[in-house]
Amino acid sequence: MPELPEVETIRSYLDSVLAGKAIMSVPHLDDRMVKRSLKNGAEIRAALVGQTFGSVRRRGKFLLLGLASSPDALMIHLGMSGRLVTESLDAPYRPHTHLVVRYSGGELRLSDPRRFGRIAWVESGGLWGPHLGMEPLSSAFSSKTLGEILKGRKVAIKSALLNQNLVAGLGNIYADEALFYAGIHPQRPAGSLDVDELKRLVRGIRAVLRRSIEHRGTSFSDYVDALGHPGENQGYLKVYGREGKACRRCGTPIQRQVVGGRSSHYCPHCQRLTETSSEGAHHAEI
DNA sequence: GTCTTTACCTGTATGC
DNA sequence: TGCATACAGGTAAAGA
Repeated sequence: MPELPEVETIRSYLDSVLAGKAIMSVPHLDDRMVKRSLKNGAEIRAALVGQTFGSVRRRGKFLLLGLASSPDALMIHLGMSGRLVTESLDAPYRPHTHLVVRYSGGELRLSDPRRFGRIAWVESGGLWGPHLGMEPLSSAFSSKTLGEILKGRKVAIKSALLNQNLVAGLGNIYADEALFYAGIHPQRPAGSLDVDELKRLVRGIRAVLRRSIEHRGTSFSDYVDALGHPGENQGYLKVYGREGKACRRCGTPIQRQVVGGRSSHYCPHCQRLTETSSEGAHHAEI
């Protein structure tokens, strides 16, 4: 499931490979993947051919493939099961391949069985995609700014962290991991976090994202990087996908609970729903 | 505006 | 073995 670390891993590689490459042709583009776009499929193909790739950027989980001589860009979102890889011209297509961009030296290919991903043509840098929240790895992201974002909100903190309009890039895996790091129960009302909790949460979000980027992302089923290799962060997860297994901190079995329609994994001992003012507080009854 | 629910979509796992 | 059903979840639209 591509979240910020996975998308960043792909971005980093594509930026090093694609920048400066001439776009020869677009052999395939499935119109069903073009959603909320300034150009339709045929127009995107026409606009790309003859251009040269510029830098590859990321905003939240959105990838932005820039062009050397145009402010416009090709935006790609990988959804749940999207794979964006570079391959040699003679490599066989994977099933569910929806986009092929042939450049000098290879092909950029997007495959996405579930088709939750998205391709769109966007104009000039800032005004693309939905209105996205703060970048959690930016210097502007702090306990103060996060507190302002969450102030007054009654929704569960887990749901707030998944809301891309508030913070951009967290998905189910890293929201759970960050809340565990911070010792915060996923169902705590978002606006109820105190200063210490906000500080721990900001540290947690940064820590789990950076660690995963170092490990080239988390691969459970679908995700691979732009070279087609799985990531290695799955072995470092503390709660996600560990229902029933012992908490790595205290040994209590990890629980799974649906919060805001999404499964949430947490340690009922380390992440209590009742108010606790600091880490390692004494036991509290629920 | 905030929050919840539902739709989209298909591979995989589970149950009968 | 085969079929039906449930489940996974990122985004966005609809509903409350």
